Amino acid sequence: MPPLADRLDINTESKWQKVWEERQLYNFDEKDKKKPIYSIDTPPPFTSGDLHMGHVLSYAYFDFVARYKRMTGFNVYYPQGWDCQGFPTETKVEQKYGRKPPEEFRKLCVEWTGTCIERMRNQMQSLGFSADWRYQYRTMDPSYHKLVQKSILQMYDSGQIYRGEHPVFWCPSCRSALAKTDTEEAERQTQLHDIKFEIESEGGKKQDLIIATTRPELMHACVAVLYHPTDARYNKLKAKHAITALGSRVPFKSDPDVDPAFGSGVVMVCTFGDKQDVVWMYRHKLPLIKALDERGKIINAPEGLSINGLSITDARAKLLEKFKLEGKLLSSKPLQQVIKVHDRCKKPIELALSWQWFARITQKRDEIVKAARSMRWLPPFAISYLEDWANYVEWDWVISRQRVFGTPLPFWYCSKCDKSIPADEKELPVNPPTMEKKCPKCHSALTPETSTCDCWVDSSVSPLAISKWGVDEKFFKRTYPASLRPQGVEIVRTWAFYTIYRCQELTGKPPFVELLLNGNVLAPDGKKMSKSLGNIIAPDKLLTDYGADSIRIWAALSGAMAKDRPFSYQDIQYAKSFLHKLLNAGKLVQKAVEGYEPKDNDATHLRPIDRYFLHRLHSVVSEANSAWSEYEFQRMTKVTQEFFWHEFCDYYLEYVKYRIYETAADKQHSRRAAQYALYTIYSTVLKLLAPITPHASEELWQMFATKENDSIHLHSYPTPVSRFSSPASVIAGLLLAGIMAEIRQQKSARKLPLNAPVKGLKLGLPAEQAAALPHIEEELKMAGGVQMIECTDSDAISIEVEF
RNA sequence: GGACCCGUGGUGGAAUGGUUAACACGUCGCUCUUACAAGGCGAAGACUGAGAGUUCGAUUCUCUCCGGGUCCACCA
Repeated sequence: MPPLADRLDINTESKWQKVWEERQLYNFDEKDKKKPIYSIDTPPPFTSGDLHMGHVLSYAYFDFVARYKRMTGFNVYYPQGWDCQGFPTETKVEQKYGRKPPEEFRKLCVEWTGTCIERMRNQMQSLGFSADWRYQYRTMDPSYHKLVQKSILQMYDSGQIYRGEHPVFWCPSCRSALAKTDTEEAERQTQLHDIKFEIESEGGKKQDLIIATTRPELMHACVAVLYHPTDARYNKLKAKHAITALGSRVPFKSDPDVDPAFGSGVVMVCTFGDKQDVVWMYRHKLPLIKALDERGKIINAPEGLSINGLSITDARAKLLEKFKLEGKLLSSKPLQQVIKVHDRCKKPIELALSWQWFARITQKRDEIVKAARSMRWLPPFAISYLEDWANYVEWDWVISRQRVFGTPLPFWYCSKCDKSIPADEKELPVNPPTMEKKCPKCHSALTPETSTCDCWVDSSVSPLAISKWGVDEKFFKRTYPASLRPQGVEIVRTWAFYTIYRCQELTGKPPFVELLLNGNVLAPDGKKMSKSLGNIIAPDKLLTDYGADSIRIWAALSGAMAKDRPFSYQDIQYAKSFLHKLLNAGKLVQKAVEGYEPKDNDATHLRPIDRYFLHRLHSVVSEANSAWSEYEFQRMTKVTQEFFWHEFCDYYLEYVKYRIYETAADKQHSRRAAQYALYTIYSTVLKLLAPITPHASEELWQMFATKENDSIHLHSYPTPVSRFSSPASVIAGLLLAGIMAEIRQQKSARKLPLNAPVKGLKLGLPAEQAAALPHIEEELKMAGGVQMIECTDSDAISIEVEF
């Protein structure tokens, strides 16, 4: 029997990680046709180079599931991918190497991402995650591009993807279209200016009209002035037109969306100052004036103003100066305003009309919700994030981005025929800007699409990527839909939403059976972890201080699903102490079972107290299994820990010690029975915990290993065994615990040492307990140090201790 | 403005339509007994945010309010 590790730390853990990898312990068995397949559509993390605690929590969750499922007879398919292409990488690579031609730049991004993946993969392995790395995918690989492009072509053919000119969120700083989910809000101080317009009543009579605006620089794009229909100040005027401060004549109309309490109750509609302007433009069929170019510079202003080409702020200053001179600027007041900014560069976003590629999600909202409802959501309320989003989403999904490091959109454009030309499926993957193509109709040279896909276009086909959709039909049938989709609750409306939409659309089937949602990990102070607050907890530091299994126990105990939870050093400290206890108890058990192999015959000599603890084990195993079926890691871990520490260690080990050291020939039956129980209980606890604490369980399992290269992870998960349960042994077990507790309490009250002998024990017992007393007398004497026992009949249990 | 989640001892957090509301950390005593002082034993500490209702009985169900959080919409 190999000696146990002195401590269960990161060294023991990495030892086992290497062994597991060498033995390819977690491989999915493609050839196995008997075991049911359990496939996990794991989240591909963005390749930032570092895992954060949110990853750790989420990935621990499904690693628990993967390990549990393997032990319960499933052929677990657990691939891991990487979401590579994204704006932050471009930013970092540009910072490091400067601007480069697209193809060279792309290569640098791939290289950079490769090193990031290396680091993150090492972190995952240090945490004991049991992915099958043979199936790793990277969204930047040609094979992945091929998949994404194939999916786009198919959706283009079915009319789900189209090119169109629509108002989109536009980042002038990054010069790219954005989806709503790429935006966030920022508060800022701005000025609200009252500017003098005029209204023109019937017959050409003019009077002053005051308009409040924060964006005077867009005034040349003003196409209407609106007021609320019930606003008495304006609805009686019967005016048809307004004259802007720049002198243009625009319609003067009523609209229910105008807030009569804001400013002067009238609003100028500029195409486009904000989203409301877009709504109004379509509603009132207003003309469109493009006021800004793609860099956010003013265009289309009257020459006389000479603001064309100026930045927004410069143009604003210039115009205000002009209005002031003309007496049209009546006042300027500070205004606290919330504006949309790009979540990557934090610069303000504009709305712009632009040619982009779209996916028709607005048509499909009901189908998406229906597909989502066909899955099991854990916890159930999490589906409401998706339903809310589906019911309110107003615009189609902009899937094109004006970036370099992304999946190229497989299209060309013929300006003569005015048509988009898709790539031929046979030539995928394609990068249009590097290819010359002629129009199949008119044979003129085609313009390549230079935009790339939004990163969610890549990640929303992860279930298809892992199931080899379009590549290996048999494999696809076996692994799609994924049994489990684990993910963070904050990306339900992006990753889950787009994945359900796209996969349903492409395959006609919903992509998952169950979804398991996790919340965010907050800093110990309950706030969001952020660099600026300096409250970030790094997994690497926790690994060296506490080890992977402690982190995993922390994750398992980390509260309810889909709820944010502060990180707790108390919890992880408890986890570490628990592992220490597990090891130390293991040392005693090892001594006890040295050279012992369990035989059924030994079970016939079990003492009632042994039976009681085997019965308790049975209950714990039952509850653990039921908790697993609901993914209640906390309940599963808790019930096992409580039993192990506060029943098995605190009581049972004390009860049986004397039997372990027994040498008398006539007591060997009793000794072997104790060995049998110790062996059974301890090894079962290790197995119960194996999915949570794979390293500790493996290390300690070695005392039971009977063959070379045995691993606890190749064994079956414990199932309840009730044959040792009997009412009499339960009464005996509870009675003994009650008496022992009373003795300890009395010793403590009298400040006696715990090993002080008990001269006499006077018990008053009801019939049931009195009948059980002979079963536990031996334990009372040997483990409790009781010298004399007296028992009288009584209705209730009474215990008197004499020292 | 709308939706959802939540409010339990000093702290973090379980659980339940019904006997003294887990557990951990922390605190206070005692204790190095040959698996473990990163341990053992004992103790103190919660009228489960406020109010009302349903009920024989609510911390658990309903409503209102207060407080915290998340998401969505809008902000001329």
